[in-house]
Amino acid sequence: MMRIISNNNNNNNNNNEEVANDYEGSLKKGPWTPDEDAILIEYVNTYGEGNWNSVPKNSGLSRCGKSCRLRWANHLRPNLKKGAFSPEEERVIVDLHAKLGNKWARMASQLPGRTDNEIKNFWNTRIKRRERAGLPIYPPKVIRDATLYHLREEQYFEKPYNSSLTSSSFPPLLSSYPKKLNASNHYHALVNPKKLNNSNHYHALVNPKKNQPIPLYGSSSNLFNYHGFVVSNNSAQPVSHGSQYFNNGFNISSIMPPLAPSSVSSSQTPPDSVTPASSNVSGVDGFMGASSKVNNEQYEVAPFSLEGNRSLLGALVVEGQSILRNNNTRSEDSTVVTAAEKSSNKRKSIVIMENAEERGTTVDSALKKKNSGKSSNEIPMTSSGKKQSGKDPTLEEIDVSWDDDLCSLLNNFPTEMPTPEWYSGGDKAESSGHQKTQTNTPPPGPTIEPELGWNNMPSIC
DNA sequence: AACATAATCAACCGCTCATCC
DNA sequence: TGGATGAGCGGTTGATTATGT
Repeated sequence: MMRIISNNNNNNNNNNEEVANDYEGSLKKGPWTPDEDAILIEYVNTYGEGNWNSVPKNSGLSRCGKSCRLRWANHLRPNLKKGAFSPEEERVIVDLHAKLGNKWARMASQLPGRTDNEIKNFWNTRIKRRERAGLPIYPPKVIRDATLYHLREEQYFEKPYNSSLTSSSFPPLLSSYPKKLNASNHYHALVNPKKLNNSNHYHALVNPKKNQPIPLYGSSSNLFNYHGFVVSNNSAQPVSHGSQYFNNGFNISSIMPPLAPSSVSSSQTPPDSVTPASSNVSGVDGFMGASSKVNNEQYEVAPFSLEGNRSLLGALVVEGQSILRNNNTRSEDSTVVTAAEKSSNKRKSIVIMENAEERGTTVDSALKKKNSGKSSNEIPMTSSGKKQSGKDPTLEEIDVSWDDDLCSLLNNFPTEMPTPEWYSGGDKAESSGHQKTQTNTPPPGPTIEPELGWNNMPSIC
């Protein structure tokens, strides 16, 4: 049995090495010395990477193979970037984390020269700092992009995530996000972790092991498996492994799952037609930009315009419809909704939405009509799902049972939230072109200290 | 200057997964 | 098929450095 020698409590490496060497086959722990590094480098250069457990045997190092691998991967291998993360890299990390959660290795694969450990340390530092400040972890655009990412992911993968898919013909960055996730909690956690009892909810987002998310609808459906989202053709291309961000330039959508062909309503939407969701690669053009005050607190957010951005709201609407249908089906005859049925519903939903668009009807107006008699900015909260007379016949088809969580999500979508300078680099056109002031009474949103926006965090943020 | 606190970094631990026999 | 083994991943810890008082 090997003995483990630790020098954690002091820096007297020579002394510890002596101690370690007193025991044949003993393993040293703690910081690596330059001599050890040199030995490891020489060994790897001679024999190559891998077979780490043979390294201590063949090189004379008193380190376990695991430690050797880690040292090599994190510090010694060539082409490693040292130093602070660039703003661009930080932006990528935030985006990736919103989509992938704590998948540090996968994130590292998108950041050439960076290690999972580095990214993890960076993120944990950032999280701690922002949590202390009571700030949201993600910029608003990231939240939306991540949401859309998961929508598309769910769309692409009818069935729960199967890890085996990632290694074959499918995009590399498929999330292992919790599938059954309370939508509004998800949103709140993304926006402001303080609202969610901090770490527990944060982990609920990214680490299903630590906190099993509560199913939103008691089924496989949740906010993220909307299937009627329309994206542009160019974003529907599968992406390959490798450093997507830096090979192709920074592009959030480059890691998005491709669109399932069946979900695009080709008969209703000509390939060349430009829908709000297809006006750019990510399919989210025009989301950013509104401003307003909520509870006397300044929000900086992506403007959530129903007129110009029916995609996300449409997603929510159709999702609710789909959920209702599925739930009704289950509750009525306890029949499991088949994938084919769901697919059929999805296509139907798309047609409904696009028919409404063709007739000049927006989802916004649909909601207002549906909710006539209520204040204009009030989202209908009824769960009856019954049709009401005197409505736009097209929209009567969109017979949505408004789940509380779904409504909460919509109600709480902030209208303005600061975007950090480092993050807004790629969104200048968007923010300048679509920024507008919302005069509507804003919905209640997460509490964010006005002076602690995204763009005034020291250092990293 | 001395101390306290925060931030950063490096390394280890435990677990999971894939592969081999 | 199931156990052994190796490799990798994510979480955590502890040391060091930076910053504030």
